[in-house]
Amino acid sequence: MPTIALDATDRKILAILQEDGRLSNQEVAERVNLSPSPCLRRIKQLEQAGVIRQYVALLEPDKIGLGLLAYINVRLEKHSDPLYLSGTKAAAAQHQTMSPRVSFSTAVERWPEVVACYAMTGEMDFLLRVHVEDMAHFSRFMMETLLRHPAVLDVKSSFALQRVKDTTALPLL
Amino acid sequence: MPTIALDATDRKILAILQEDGRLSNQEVAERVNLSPSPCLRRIKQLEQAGVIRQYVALLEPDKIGLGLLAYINVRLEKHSDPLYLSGTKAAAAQHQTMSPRVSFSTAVERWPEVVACYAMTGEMDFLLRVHVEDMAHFSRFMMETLLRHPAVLDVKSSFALQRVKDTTALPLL
DNA sequence: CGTGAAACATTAGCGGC
DNA sequence: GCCGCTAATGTTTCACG
Repeated sequence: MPTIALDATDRKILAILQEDGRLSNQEVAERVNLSPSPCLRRIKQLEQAGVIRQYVALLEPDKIGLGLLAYINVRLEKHSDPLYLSGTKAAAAQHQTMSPRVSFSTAVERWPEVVACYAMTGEMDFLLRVHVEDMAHFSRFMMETLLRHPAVLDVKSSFALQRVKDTTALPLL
Repeated sequence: MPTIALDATDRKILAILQEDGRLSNQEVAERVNLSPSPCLRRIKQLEQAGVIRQYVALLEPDKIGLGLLAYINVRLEKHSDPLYLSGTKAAAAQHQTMSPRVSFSTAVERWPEVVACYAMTGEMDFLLRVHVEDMAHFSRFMMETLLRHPAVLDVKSSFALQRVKDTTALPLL
């Protein structure tokens, strides 16, 4: 039962917090025509139910020197050690005490350039989203990090030319 | 000159706010060994410089009924009306008064299922990230929305099987 | 950069619909 | 059940040292 029942007010609250996660509870309460206490109760409940996963500040990549965004399709070896694919961190860590081998998933979590990684249907096994400074940095990431991982069979990269839309706000049904 | 100079304290503040965007200024100040006022001044400056773009609440897709995540590669007609591609909203809106034609970019902004869209290098022109309830919803989105857009030539979809990593936190150089 | 004080916000308990 | 009030506590935000 992962889905949580939301009424119209909950959806309004979520829509507001998806746009501005730092609004005071008072401000939110006003906008949804509620007094502060029931509004806060709802917000806390949404947090505890896991509907609201996290509050974050979003940074502008260009302003901090991350001028290049790449999407990388990765294909792994078909018969690689299962640990490479989805081993638990514990298993991978244990494994790693003997060699620098860590599961692909665990490796991905350690690479800060990789901000997203999904196992996908289709020809490629994984899709990575990677923020780097420039092509030199990308090249280093490829040669010294991604392609060095023993489970990686091959990769296909594309680079973002223009951001048309990029929002963290999910549609509320 | 898009890049902004950051010292070690700024980076520390950004790292903290990327993880918890609702921390009180006092709490942040403590963690970076500063008193509240200079800390707040730094945060305000980072906001005004555009380094911090926005504060948001992140929702858990599964919990609100969005059980399916798709990435769609879109190829547009080579010789479509330039308006389809990257027309300004004004131009597109004007155009639209005469017909339901809007630039692809503008259309994308109006489709709430599409949370990200980048123009890309490579064979496909655009990469879309789309959150939907299930395959039935996805099918409706395809048939009734995306494929109806006159500039769309063809599409290739992949579906997320497993989230390995997905963070909004950018690496701080 | 730090201090202090006024304005503002959060949060728990209680009573009412 | 869910709402709104009140009151104590904590936080933000300035002017100023």
